[in-house]
Amino acid sequence: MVIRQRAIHTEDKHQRHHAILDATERLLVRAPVRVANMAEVADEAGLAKGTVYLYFSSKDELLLALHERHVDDFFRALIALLAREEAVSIEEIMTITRTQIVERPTFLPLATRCFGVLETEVPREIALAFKERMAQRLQAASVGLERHFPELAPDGGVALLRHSYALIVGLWQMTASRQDLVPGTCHIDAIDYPTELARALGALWDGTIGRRLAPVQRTQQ
Amino acid sequence: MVIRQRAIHTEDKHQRHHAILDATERLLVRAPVRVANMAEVADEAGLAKGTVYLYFSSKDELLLALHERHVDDFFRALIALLAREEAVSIEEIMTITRTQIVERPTFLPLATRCFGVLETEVPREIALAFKERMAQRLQAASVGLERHFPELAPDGGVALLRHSYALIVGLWQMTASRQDLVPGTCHIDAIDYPTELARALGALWDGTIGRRLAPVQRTQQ
Amino acid sequence: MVIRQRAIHTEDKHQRHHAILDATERLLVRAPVRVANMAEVADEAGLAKGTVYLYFSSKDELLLALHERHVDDFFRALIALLAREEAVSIEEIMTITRTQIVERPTFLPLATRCFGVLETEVPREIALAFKERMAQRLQAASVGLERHFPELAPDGGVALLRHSYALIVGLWQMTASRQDLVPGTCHIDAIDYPTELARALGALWDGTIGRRLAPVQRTQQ
Amino acid sequence: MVIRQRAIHTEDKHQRHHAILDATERLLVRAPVRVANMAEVADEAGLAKGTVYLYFSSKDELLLALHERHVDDFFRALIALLAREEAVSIEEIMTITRTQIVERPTFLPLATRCFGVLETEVPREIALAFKERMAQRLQAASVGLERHFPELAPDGGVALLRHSYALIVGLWQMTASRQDLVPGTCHIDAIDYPTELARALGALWDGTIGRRLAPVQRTQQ
DNA sequence: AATGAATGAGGTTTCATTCAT
DNA sequence: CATGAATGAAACCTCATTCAT
Repeated sequence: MVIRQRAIHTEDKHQRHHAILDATERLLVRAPVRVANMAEVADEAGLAKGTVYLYFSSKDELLLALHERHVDDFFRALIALLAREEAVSIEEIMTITRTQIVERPTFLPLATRCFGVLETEVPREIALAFKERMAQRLQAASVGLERHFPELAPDGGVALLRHSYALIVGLWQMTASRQDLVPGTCHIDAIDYPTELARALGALWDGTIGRRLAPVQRTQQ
Repeated sequence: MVIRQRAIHTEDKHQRHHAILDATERLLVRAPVRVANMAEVADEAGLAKGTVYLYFSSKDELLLALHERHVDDFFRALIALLAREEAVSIEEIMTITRTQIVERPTFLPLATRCFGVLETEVPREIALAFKERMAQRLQAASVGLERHFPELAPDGGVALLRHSYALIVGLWQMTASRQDLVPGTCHIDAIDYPTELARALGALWDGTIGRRLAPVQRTQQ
Repeated sequence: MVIRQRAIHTEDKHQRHHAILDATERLLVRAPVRVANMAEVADEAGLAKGTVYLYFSSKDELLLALHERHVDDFFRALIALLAREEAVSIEEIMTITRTQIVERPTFLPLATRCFGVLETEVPREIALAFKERMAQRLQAASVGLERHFPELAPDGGVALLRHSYALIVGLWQMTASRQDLVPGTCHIDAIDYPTELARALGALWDGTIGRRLAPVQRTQQ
Repeated sequence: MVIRQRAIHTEDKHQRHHAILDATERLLVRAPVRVANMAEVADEAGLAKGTVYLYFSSKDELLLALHERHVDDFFRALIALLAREEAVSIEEIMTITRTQIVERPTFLPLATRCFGVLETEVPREIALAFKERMAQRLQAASVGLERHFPELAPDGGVALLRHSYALIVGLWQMTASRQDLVPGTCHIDAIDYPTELARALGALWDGTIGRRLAPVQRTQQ
């Protein structure tokens, strides 16, 4: 369709790999609920359908790769922060969480979709390799975390990160599209996701390492 | 006589309603990952496909109704417990959680599926009505919770329940099919779901109300 | 697309089954070389694509069913002939062959296509069941054949039928579209299929049971 | 020097032509049922896909060329045998048939595939040229055949060869994968291909030239 | 009310071939 | 000559839903 340079060298290929992920991301931003089909992805990337299959062997693997890129961005930032010599505050960690996960409109919808896919649609070894890489990232972050928060029990860093991530995802799923509450109904859960997440993570970390977070202020989105 | 017949008739309808949900549940127990199609549901219920549509106007509403039945069972038990005069321990609440949610093989897979559906596929008013009923249940349980745990901030009961539920769902999604870890790889997350959930909820409640749970013992399943 | 009566009773279903086969046959007559796709078949039958799949679980099974109908027509005629009390001549058998196989424009192209399909694309049990039915037909015809031609060795009937069928198919494949020979080239094989088949079968039967066929006359098609 | 280089070059071209055919043959030996795709062919030949197209203008022409090489091997051997001064027995011809056709695992699968292709996919002039060369080979073999078997009618050699070939191909198609007969079903056709072919060809030749073959012995493969 | 036959939109994937490099 | 990235037509099949009976 659109004629582009051919990706001949390895580096070009990586670029194209990422270009396809970028296209998928753009589509996801435009409509986070609906997952695009491969024709749309190809079109958005300015490529033919077949070309997408040169880079990702199935739709599910494409989505998983995009999800992994999200995750990787988060862990990269977190690990970099924790590698710092000076003390790291819980608030700084929360900020990364907000920036990389909460405020990226595609992270959580895609994460939710990938849970199901991983267990059923993706070939076993692909799924295992993905999980293995996730475990290694967790481990790496955990090392830094335990250095900055010695109150943590041995292996407590991994557990805390896992629990936090679970809370992030689970709460998002419950809170998604708060905006559509009708007036006159029970507003008990009419709290926006970032605010409630901050409270919940605060409690979790507090209960795990005992250092109090600053009191929550309602975030404005 | 005619009236009695009609009464029976209405009752029959309710019975059939439940019979369809039962059939769906049985199919889900048999294969929790894969969501059955309507032909299978009808077949399992001993009905024709069209008949199912007399009772549920779409597949998504059927699944949502089943999910709500799960949720209702849980809240009924929880609210009953909290209605008790004598003190209620955190452990008792955890037991209900385990019985009604963790150990029911279909609760969490279906919950996961329903999150996505609720926002996109189900008619807005159905979704809102569902959420409204959820909010009322939460509110009802919260009243009891706050009575037994006066340490809770105002409205803290609802928040704690929400956070707990988020943790339950999020952690389950992360931990699903732990069993397929390959030997020789990083076993960092090779912890079973009930055990890890107990730790995570322990920390969350601890951080929220400050009463320590008994130390976690690895649950045997 | 086209609204038709619903096939509610078993008999109606059989009719529809045959109607789909008829549609496929018509398409095949129109273009014996190219095998239609399922959309065309459905269209020709005045049905929706999905409806065709209610009656045949895959394209290959549809084609195989049509082929089997061809085969069945042939064997039915042959077995009926051989069931006759009075003597049956070789010429009568040849006539049935010509009528049911050679002069039906779709028999042999479809037969050729089915050979490949049977071994690779069709589920094993379907393929075996088909072969089993073929074997039974062969056996039934063989009984009659051996009664009329006592010169045949024991089990010679089955063998002769198999060899004849092989010759029919093999020769057709070699001779297909004789018409396109260019002038000026070697015309050595410019003989039409029916004539050459008659010669070949004559020699085969002659060598097997020793009764001479009447000398071949060039058939006009 | 330049000339020599070019000569080598031309020779190289022929070598590459054959190398591609060799690669295709190897793939076919490995999986006779499934026809390889061009990527595999190129890969097996150690070339790029585009390079294969420098030597064969389409996949079908590649397959046809390989088939013609098979056919050529057979005819070369047959014509050499028939060129002998001393008497040639039917058994000797059968031996060549067995060696060149029956026992080469790729001859018949490829022949079957090529029949269909020839009439539809390959450009008319390519198909005609192929047929013309076939006719010439037949003619050449026929001359020798008629010298050794004067009982043959004029032009009977060509016809006999054609009929034999038809029988070989047709019977192979019917007999392919006999091995998968299920126990307990009708075993009427549970005869191996070489044995049955020997019987059938025996009868055909017997009926054509009247000289009996030695009685068939079950061949061991 | 119950049935289940019919619908048809919707999405994934393959692979022969081309052509820019 | 050689490459192999890119193409995009083609075809299959599923299944939630409708509606004639």
